[in-house]
This record gives sequence, C-alpha cells and structure tokens, in this order.
Amino acid sequence: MTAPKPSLELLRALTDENVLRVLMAHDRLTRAEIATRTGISKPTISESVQRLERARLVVDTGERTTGRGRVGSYYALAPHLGTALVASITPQGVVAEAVDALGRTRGQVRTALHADAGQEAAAEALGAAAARLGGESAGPLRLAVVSAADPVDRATGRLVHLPDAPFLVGELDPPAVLAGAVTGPVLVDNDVNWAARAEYEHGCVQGVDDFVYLHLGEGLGCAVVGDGVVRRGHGGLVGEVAHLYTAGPDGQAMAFTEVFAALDLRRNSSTAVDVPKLLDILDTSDTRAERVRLALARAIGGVLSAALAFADPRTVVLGGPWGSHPRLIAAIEEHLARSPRSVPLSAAALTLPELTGARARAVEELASLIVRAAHPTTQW
Amino acid sequence: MTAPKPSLELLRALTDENVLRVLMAHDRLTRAEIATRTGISKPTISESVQRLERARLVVDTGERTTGRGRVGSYYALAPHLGTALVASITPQGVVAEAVDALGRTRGQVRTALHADAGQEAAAEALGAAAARLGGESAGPLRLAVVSAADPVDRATGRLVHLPDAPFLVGELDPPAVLAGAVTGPVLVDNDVNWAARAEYEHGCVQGVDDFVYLHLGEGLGCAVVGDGVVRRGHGGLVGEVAHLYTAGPDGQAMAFTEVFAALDLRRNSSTAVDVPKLLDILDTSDTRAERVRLALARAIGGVLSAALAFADPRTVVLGGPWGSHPRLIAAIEEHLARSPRSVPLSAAALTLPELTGARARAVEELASLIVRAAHPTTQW
DNA sequence: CAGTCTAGTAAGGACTCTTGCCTAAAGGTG
DNA sequence: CACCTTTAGGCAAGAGTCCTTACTAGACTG
Repeated sequence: MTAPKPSLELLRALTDENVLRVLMAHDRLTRAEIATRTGISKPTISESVQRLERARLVVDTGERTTGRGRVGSYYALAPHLGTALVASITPQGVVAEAVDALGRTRGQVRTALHADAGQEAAAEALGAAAARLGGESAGPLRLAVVSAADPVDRATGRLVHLPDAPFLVGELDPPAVLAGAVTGPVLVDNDVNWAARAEYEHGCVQGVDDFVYLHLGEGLGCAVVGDGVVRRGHGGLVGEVAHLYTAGPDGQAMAFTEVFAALDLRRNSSTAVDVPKLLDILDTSDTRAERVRLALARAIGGVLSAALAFADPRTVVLGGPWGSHPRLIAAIEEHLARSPRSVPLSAAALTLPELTGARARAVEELASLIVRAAHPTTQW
Repeated sequence: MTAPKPSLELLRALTDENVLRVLMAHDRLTRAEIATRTGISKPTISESVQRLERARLVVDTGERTTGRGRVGSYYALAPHLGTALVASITPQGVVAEAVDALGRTRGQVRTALHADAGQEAAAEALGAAAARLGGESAGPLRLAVVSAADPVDRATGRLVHLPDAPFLVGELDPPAVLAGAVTGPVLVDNDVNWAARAEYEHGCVQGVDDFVYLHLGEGLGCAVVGDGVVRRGHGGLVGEVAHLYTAGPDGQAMAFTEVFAALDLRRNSSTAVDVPKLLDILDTSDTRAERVRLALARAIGGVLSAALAFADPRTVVLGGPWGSHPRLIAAIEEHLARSPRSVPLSAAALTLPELTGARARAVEELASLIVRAAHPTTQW
C-alpha cells in the first residue's frame, strides 16, 4: 500500500540484507559466492561485506578456499550475534534449546516435572534452562519462543484458564520468567499452533495453505492455518474447541468437552480426557467399544462441521496421543462420508512437533532481528 | 523474507510509485506539492513527473495555481487510465458502478430482476451494465469486482451450489460473462464477505482486526475477518454455516439450516428462510413467538460457539434482513450470558454494504494495477 | 615452468537523490 | 507605480550506489 521512500540508504540496506540472508542460508561463503548467489555484482558485495565486518555482524572465518585459482576468504555471520531460546512446556517437563540464525541447535536442556508439580516448578525449570543456555552460548539470548500446553493470551503471552478446560501447565507468565535471561521479545503460543506450523513446513501438509490441525489428547485443541499463517484471532483463542456445541452420544447438542463426561472418559475429578482408557477402547472390538467409537466420530464430526464452516480447510490433520489412531480416523471418515460436506483427513507425521514449529519461528525472528540491527533507522 | 535486489531501477520505481499514490489521494497537485507530501526532493519529483508524463500515466491538467508566487502547473492521473467495474448481484437485481483510481464513482446502472428470473437474466443484466459503463467511461474497464449472493469458488470465481442451501443467484460465471467487457482480472466473492469489509472500513467495527459478521436473511451466511483481512479458506467457503451442527428447538444436535425447517420458517418447497414470517414472529409477543425466539437464540448461540472456537472474534456483527432485529439480538445476548464464553454483539450499520466493500477492493486493485504498469519488470 | 583458473580490487561510467541557488511570475504594500 | 515578498520550477554541484570491464595476486595443473 504505502511504498517506502526511495533513498540511497535504502539500497545499501537492501544489499546488506541480501548478504546477511544468504549467509544465514549457507554458513560460510566467499565474496564471489555471495555475489553469484545473490545476483549482485562482486564489487558491491565487497563493499557490503566490509560494511558488515566493520559493524561486527560478519567475520572473516580465517578459512581459505582450496582448489584451483586464487585463495578466497570465507566469511560468516559473527558468532556473538546471539541465539534464540526455544522452549516447550508440558505437564511432563520442559524442553529448551538455543538456536542460532542458521537454525543450528546450540544446546538442549530437558527437565522432567512431576505429574502435579505446579507452575512454580515449571517456571523454575524454564528459568534455569534459560540461564544455562544463555551462559553456554557465545552471544546473548536475543529472543525466546515458548510453546505451552495451554491457551495463551495473544496480547500478554500469559497462559489463560478457560472454564471446563484442563489447566495443564497452569498460571505461568513466560515473558516475566524470561525477562532477565532474554534481552529481546518473548513470543508465546500454545503447542497445537506450533505443531500445526511444523506440519505445514516439514510434515504432512506441506504446501497446503489452508488446513485445520485437531489435537486430541488430555486436552482438546485445534489450530487453524489460513493463507499459510497460523491464525490466532483477537485473544489468541482460536482453536479452543472445548465449548463448541456438537452432537453428544444420544444426538443431544452439547459442548465438545461434555461428550467425554457423558462417555465416562474423563480422568478422576478433572476435565482432562482419560487417554489410556480411551486408547484401550479404541483397541477393543466389542459392541460397547464400537458404540463409543461411533459417539466419538459423531462428536468430532460436529467439530469438523464447524471447522468447515469457519475455516474451510483443504485438509484436516489429526494429531495428539489418540487423534492419529487409525481406527478413530476410519470411524470419522465413515461419518463424514454420510455428511453433506466432507474433507480429507490425514494423520500427524512429526514427533515433538511443537518444538519444531517454535524453532522455525525463532530462527525467522532472530534473522529479522539481525537484519534490522544492521540498519536500525531504515524501515520499509 | 526475501529482500528485493537493490538497483537504481528499484529506486526509480519507488519514486514513481510514491508520486502515483499521492496523486491517487489528491486528484491534482503541483510538483512542489507532490514533493512536500511525499518528502522527496523537488528535482527528483520533477524527473519522475516527466517520466510518468512520457509514459502517459500523468498529465498536465492545464490548470494553474493562483495566489502569490510563480504560477504552478497542476498534474493529475491521466483520464484514460480506466476504471474498475463494481457489481452486486442479488435476487432483486444487479447494481453496477464504474470507479476510478481515486475512488470516484463514474456512473451507476441498476437493473431490477424478477423474483424467478434465473441466471440467464442476471448474466445478461451484468453484461449489459458492463458494456454501458465501459462505453461511457474514458478509459477501458481494467478489472471487475463482483459481489454475488451465493458462495463463490475461490479458484475460479464461479458460484457454487452447496447442498441444502438456497441458490439465490444461480449458476453464474462472472469471469466468463465479463471477459469481453473487462480487460483485466475479475474478482468475485460473496456479498457477506464484502459487507464485512465495508463494516471494517466504514461501519461499526472500524479498527477491530478480528471479528465475525453473521448475515441472516433468506440464506445464512457469515464472514470471518482475521488480522484485518477477510478470510476465505481453501475453496472460498469460509462462512458457509448452513451445515454447521448446532442445537435445535428440543436440544437435538442438527444442522443450522434444519433448525428453520423444524421451526416451520422455510419458504415453500425451498431451503430459503421465510423472512417475512420470521420478522412477524420477532415482532409478536405471545408465548409461541417467545418459544421460537428462544430456539433461534439457542441455535445462533451454537453457531457463535463455533465462531468463538475457530475465529476468536473480538466482536460479532449481526446483519441481514432479520439479523439486526433488536429483539433477536437481545435474545442471543441473554443466551450468551449463560454460556461459558461470551462475545459482544453489534448490529450492522451500513446500507448496501456489499457494494461499499467491493468498491474499496476495486479501488485498491486498480491502484496497484496502475502502479505496476509504470514499471512492469520491477518486482518486490 | 608456462598455462589456467579464481578471488578480490581498481577504475570508470551511469544513474539517482539531495542541497542550495537562481529565475520567473504573481500578489501585496506603501 | 515601484518595490518587496512569496512561490513554482529549473539548474548545477556533490555525494553515493551500483554495474561493467579490466586487472592483479596467488595457487593449482600438466
């Protein structure tokens, strides 16, 4: 809409950005290689590299080309540019990594948590992991991307407790916990959204710009990808399907989460789904189990009718501890075949997908942080 | 992500774009005014204006400044740059306009249609309107933006007949109908999506980036705006809520459209809602009418639970012939107050909103067509 | 050891943007 | 009416960026 103001500084910034981006894709390159890869002339690249070296964003690695011809110098991103923290918080524990702008993992810390550890323990584990990774890596932790197994408030990054939804990780404020260890922004989103991003980039829906990812585990979650981007809505609560009205076992309209109460599939004194019991039923072949499967398929079919109405996905991905069970998928497909509108289903393909998705975002964000650092004033 | 390649041509293109954009916002300006408004220096503007004049995109209007100081020449976009066709097709008739890049309406044609005219009549009316507007205006019709009161296939722009949904306008292929009269692209979307855009820009949800617009008329439609953009999904069927499962009059789960059958609110031998009868009931105060209102509120509440789950709107806008009825809104609000999650409601504010929304898009698209015409090869 | 190949540099040209100054023409002022 | 002020537009100079071409330095090849 609004075109940037033309200026020579803009050109310079563009050249530098091209150089930095290509150095993020290939960790070490000579000036000549940068020139051919970017399509910019060698002299211009030389000037840019000099500029970036003076700004300490790029360094001569000391390595030299071997082979025919004159010896070239390899350049790379400066090592002290820092890393991004990637963290996943689940009831099982905290997994944290540091990644650099090239997407290389520089260290990983795993901390197991007790089943009823509470948010203090989670916060402590996250803080400790950040401190350790920050100490280990060459530069500072410049930003953090956090995945949490609960709804996340889009504005503040804090976890939200919705009525009738299990609160797995609990009242946690990742930006506050990480404020000391991380110098820049802290981006928080729930695990299902990150998992959807991972499936989009590396999993079973590559190239599908519009899809819905339904996560079925202890909690019931969903992610909506529209036009290639994870949609979060006003408060970040897109995909919170617990209160969605759907069809219950006897055809009554009821909230999705109530279906599990009606089927006696909840964990004691909790709104969490009893996953072992449910998996057990999915593996059983008697008529009672069959009835439960039908009821589940019908309830999930109702959820999918809502997904079709509000997201119009090309595909629906089913993930989570019991979501990708073949017998469940078969039952849902059968149900959909009798519905007026249908949609292809596929099973989630990745393990630890939320970390993959969060990592991708972290790398992207770190890259743009570095590029903007080269020309703080120029904007477009 | 990928930065454009720096080049002097890019700078030139950027300058020209700045000039063209400012001339689209203010119909006539002197070189000096362009310079101050864009923040670019006078000599640069002079060169750009010369270039654009040679390319016949800009003309000296012949007008001269009056007042103190040297007389300046006013420049403006060339008049033959053409216009965009904006058309709305409803069962009542066709309304078509030509708009230029400054958003000025250059002519309007209204054609009434008989209640059961069929798509041939609609196609003919559309074609005739386009031919007339194309003949009247100075330049060609360079693109068209069409609003139709039916679902639109995102890939082809053709209207789609979904099962159990009324097919108001019918099997129409606007791109084919307009191929002769319009030189460029034909963008088609359904009226509810355009109406949502209009409410976003000029109506009751200005500045609200995430909202849902529920249109309740003969057909049941919905638009989802996420991050400030109307979301269409894979096939363009976002908002087709007819088959969404919700709660029926007796608490049974049923498709939204079936609720109207159950309440005997359909027009004879059709799936269209009987709007006069429904409005009548909304205005009545006996217990039977009250029961119908309750049932409607419950069914719409179910639809809104799906909207909350999949779009997380900040606000829900209710529009259409019976959607903004105060008594209906009150009934829905009462229902929502008892639900675990709620959302503010507001009534649609605009008349003929679909034309307003389509017009905005047409102006935007025409502007970018003109800007790109100035530098066909440069891309960024 | 001459030939070949390649990274990096130097020179020159083309082009764009900016600053500053100048001119022309109109309105206002005494 | 003469003069000053104001404003649009043009011109010149200068700085900066990118590109092409040509060259140099150094290492491998045969």
